Amino acid sequence: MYFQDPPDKQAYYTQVWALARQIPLGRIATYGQLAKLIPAPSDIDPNVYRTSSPRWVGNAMAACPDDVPWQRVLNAQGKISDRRGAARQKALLQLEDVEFLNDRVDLSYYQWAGPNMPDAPRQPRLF
DNA sequence: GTAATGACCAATA
DNA sequence: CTATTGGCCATTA
Repeated sequence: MYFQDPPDKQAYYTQVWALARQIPLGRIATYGQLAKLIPAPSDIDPNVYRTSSPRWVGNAMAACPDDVPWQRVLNAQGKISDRRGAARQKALLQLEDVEFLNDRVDLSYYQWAGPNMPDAPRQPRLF
């Protein structure tokens, strides 16, 4: 159930962390979102990149330095990926005023607009 | 040497 | 709503 590692794991992870550091407090990015913001390494098949890069991002977050706001990265469903430490992640987000409904956040409300982009004005939450 | 298992996602059934 | 499937590797025990 895994597909490949980046050719240069260190270089890839560094890019992931650089992006994650830009996620503002109280905003959420998804693994796939960050993956799409990083260009595919030249020696990787685009299809392979598309399917495996979200996991590379997950792996990068598992190994991130202390100054990376790892708690702001969730899965595409707006949920915390199940693992040891999920409860801690939820607690940290709640400290940032991120609200959960049935263990899910409303991505249409909380999702980060992207690097060097103004955050979209917040629409009314759907719940 | 084998075997288990990872912070994913989109499309289906 | 939940479950399954394809994608098909590196690391660790």
